[in-house]
Amino acid sequence: MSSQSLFKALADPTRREILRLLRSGSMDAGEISAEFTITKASLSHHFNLLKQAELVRTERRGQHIVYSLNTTVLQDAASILIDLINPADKETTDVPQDR
Amino acid sequence: MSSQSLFKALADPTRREILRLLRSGSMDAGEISAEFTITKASLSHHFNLLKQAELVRTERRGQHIVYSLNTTVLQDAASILIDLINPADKETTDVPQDR
DNA sequence: CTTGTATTTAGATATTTTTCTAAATATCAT
DNA sequence: ATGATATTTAGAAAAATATCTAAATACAAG
Repeated sequence: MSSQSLFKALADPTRREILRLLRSGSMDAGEISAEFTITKASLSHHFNLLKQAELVRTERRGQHIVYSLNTTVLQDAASILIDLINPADKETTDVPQDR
Repeated sequence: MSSQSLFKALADPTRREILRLLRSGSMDAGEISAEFTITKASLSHHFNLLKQAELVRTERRGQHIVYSLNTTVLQDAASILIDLINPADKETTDVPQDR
């Protein structure tokens, strides 16, 4: 939601690795934790920040909680960065035309 | 350079605002500081992190130090995010063709 | 070479973040 | 209901970050 929670969430290497793991499909908390050496409690904290930023969605499946990527928000983050590249004083929002 | 210093640099709202200011052109440290309420010393710390991440370039001009955007690195950051969206198991690196 | 202006560096403090262990909650299987 | 598994929450300690004031450096102009 806020770009602050979004960029905060992206700032930690563990969280970026979690996102990378989720590229190839949903994983539950246990499967994700198998890829790290930190405790499940610490990972749960990272999950919370990723959820706050809406970078991941969760779904309970029995005793497991399944995490999946929210690619829309990743796209939003990329757009914010691209917007930083363009000069602030552009006159129109038109699509540029070849001449 | 490292994606760690890059995302760390982008995580702070003051630093993102500095980048936003630089969209419309180079500014020296004093001009930038006029846009904030924090001290110049604190801003200098932020400049250091932006430089480490190579998000900005500097050039001394007399007693002034001029900061400008390095859009290449912003583009790199956007690319890293876009890459997180694509499935990890894609078979080729070919440009997709319309059929 | 001294004075003034711009900026950075050093060192200290306050806040935030990451991580841990222990305990709590939720679900499943018996 | 009881016991086992999966995950989260609470609370504390350690590490990292942002900010400040004061001092240092770099340059420009007399």
